[in-house]
This record gives sequence, C-alpha cells and structure tokens, in this order.
Amino acid sequence: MGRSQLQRGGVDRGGRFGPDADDTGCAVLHVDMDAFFASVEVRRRPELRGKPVIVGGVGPRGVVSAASYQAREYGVHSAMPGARARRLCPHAVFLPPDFAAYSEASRAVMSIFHDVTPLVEPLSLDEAFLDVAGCRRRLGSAGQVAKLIRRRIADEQGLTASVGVAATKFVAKLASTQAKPDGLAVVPAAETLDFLHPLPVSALWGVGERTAETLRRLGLRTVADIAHTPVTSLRSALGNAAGSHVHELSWGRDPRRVTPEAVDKSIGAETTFDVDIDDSATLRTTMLALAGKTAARLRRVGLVGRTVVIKVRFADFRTVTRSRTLASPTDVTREVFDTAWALYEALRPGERIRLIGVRAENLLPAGQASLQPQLGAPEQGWREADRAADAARARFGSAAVTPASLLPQTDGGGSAAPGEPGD
DNA sequence: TCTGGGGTCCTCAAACTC
DNA sequence: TCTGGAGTTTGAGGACCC
Repeated sequence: MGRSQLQRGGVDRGGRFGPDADDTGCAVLHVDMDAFFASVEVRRRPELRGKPVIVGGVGPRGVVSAASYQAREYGVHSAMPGARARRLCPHAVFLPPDFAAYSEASRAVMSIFHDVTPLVEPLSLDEAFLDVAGCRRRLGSAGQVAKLIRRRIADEQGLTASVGVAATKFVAKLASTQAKPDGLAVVPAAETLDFLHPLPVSALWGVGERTAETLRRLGLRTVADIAHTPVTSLRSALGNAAGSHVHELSWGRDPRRVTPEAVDKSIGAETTFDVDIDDSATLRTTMLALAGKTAARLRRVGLVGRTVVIKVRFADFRTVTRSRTLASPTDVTREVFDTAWALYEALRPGERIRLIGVRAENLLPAGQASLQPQLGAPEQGWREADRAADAARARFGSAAVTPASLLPQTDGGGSAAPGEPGD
C-alpha cells in the first residue's frame, strides 16, 4: 500500500520486466498484498466484491487505511482524510479497521512464505522480502518461486499479491509496485539501470514530498538525473547520509540483506482527540491509558525501556516531543506514567491539544536489565500489580482490570479510549 | 484538504566525559 | 589547576515509511 500510485509508467510489464524475464542473478522477492485490508474485508463479505470499499476514515478525524482498486478509480488512496474520501466516492462502503482479522490473514500468508524459505523479512502486515537463493534446487528459479507463491496465496487464501523479483531489496520493492495489482515483475540483474533510470526521483526509498521538492529545485527529476549528479552536491543538499543513500540507490546499489529477525527500537501508543482539548483531567487520564498500553506491550514482548518520550500535537498541528532517560530501564506502568506526566507538566503548553502520545525507547531485554526501584519508590509493588493485572486480562479479557481513574466519568472532553491500561 | 497510528532513521546542538 | 579538543550521550525535531 502507500505510494503505489506515484511511480507508474515507463515499464513494459509484459516484456522486458514481465513475469518471464531473465531472472539470472535475482534472489530477492518483494511480496506485497493488493489493497490488503480491503481485500480481507471483501473476502469475508463477498457481496462487496467489485464495489469501492474503504477501510478507515470513519471517525471525525480518521484517515483511509486501505482502499479497494474500485475506490482508487475515484482518486481515493491511503492516508487521505476520511472526509475527502467521502466527497470523492460517496457511494463507497466505509468500514472500521479490524486489525485482529488482518493479523490473522497476515499470519497465514507469512506461513506460506516460511514454507518456501526461512529468510523472510516482514515489513508490515501485508508485505515482506524473501531471499530465495537457497530454493533453486528444490523449487526452481526466483521467478518460478514467485509464481508458486502467488498461486498459493490465491488458492489457499483467496487473496492476490504482487511480487517483484530482482537482485536487491530496493529494486524488488519497486518492481512489485510496478506489477500491481495482481502481477509479477522480474528485473534482470543486467538491466537494473534501464529499469531504474527513467523513474521519478520519488521512486527512491527515502525520497518523500520534502526531499523530492528539494531535488526538483536542483533540476533533478528522474533517477538518472540523480545518478549523474556528483554525490558531494547531493550531500550538501540533503545531508551526508541521505545524499549518499539516494546516489547509491540511483546506481542500483543496495547492500542490505534480507534479515529475518528485526529488533524493536521503540514501543509506544498515541491518540488523537475527536475535538482539541485543554482539560488537564482528560489529558491525565488519557496519558495514563497510553502509558499502560505502552508498558503492557513492553511486558508482553519481554522488553524494558530506558527513555520515556511524550509527543504533543497542538490544534495548529505543530508537534513537540520531550524525553527523559531513566536511571534504570522499566516496564512498569506507574513509572512510565509518572515520567510522562512529569514531562507534560514541565511543558505546560497552555494551548488546545489535538494528540498526545507516550513512547519507550532505548529498549533492551528485561532479562538483561537490572531493574532497580527508584529511591523511595515502591516499584516492586507496582511491578507485581502490573503482572497480576496482565494475568487477569489474559484470563478474563482486556476490560477486566482498569485503573479507577479510567472508569467512565460524566464530563465531556476527548473521546480517546486506548485499550490495555496498566495498574 | 486538513491531515491516524505504528514505527525507523537522521541531524543538530548542548551537555558531559576523558 | 586550568583549558581545549575530541568523542559520546542526551534531547529535540523532522522526514519518511506502511
């Protein structure tokens, strides 16, 4: 999903880069499910087949999470505000996201990948890289493996996927975008630059709206333009890392391997209020719920965080963050909340607030961390309370344990209701 | 047009350490 | 003892991705 609409054209899907192109030297597959969330909804409600279906965009400030190809014909795409999507396609079926269903479908698709190779690197629920170099004797060339995977996903899951086959991750990803929907594109290793150079700069990974505008001001419009610009000029325009990065990609150089296990760098939760608020009690209650959700997720995956970050977005969409690094890492709701709230109190914005968020960074495995209570703080008691609450929730459901301060109140204010508070 | 929620990575400045 | 410089850590912000 995402940017698929912006880099079409110029590629001959049936010929040079079609499903039967020469796949010598290609070992990387990028598999991307087509309109995944919308397709899962259509699969369980066949009466929606052929209709514009939009997942997300249902609340007053919601945005589109996924749109079926019928909805995309009206210009609807992901990340578009729901109100705009409704104007463009008023007869579309709008559905709230059901992440449990999408996760289940994702697990089924990923298990097909794991039947093929252990070298699977998921990027999100609906896409993954696969290294199929070791499959040749058992299953055939990369192109043949791609066809097999597409067929199994269709037969066993009733869903369609697009697959890109190339020598590198980055080119495989571009190829799958070109193949959409329900297609297969193979970029022969020897023809990588012919594939790459006509594409717009925005096709490059890491080039978003801002960077594309900077490059446009330099007169750089295509990947070929970037390739033929001195890397020093790119570095001075974009910064060292980004300048070198786009220059390397423009020559098809991408040394990253397919790496199966990714380590979490941060875990957090945030919520946007239906209406901007300045009521301290609502903010505090919401912050407690977000801290609880964050700490519960840390405990579930066995991690602790050393740095607590809060994010505050004001009514005018300005966003600030504040962070504090603790003396020892934590997964205790109370400690996450106390730190987050202290950061908020120090900020004391005095403006109406649109969004707040809590995040834990500098993560490490709970087993490796020395979890020491702060001076004077009964942390052990809080940790035990968290564990008991986790156990109760596991047994009786997420609503089984709720801090008193999160029980329904009669005042108005925000409508945020993040799940899994902690205490 | 009016912008979600989950993240990663990079840059820069200031503080700190050696 | 003071000082400067280099390297590291922390904090904040921004761009980007799905």
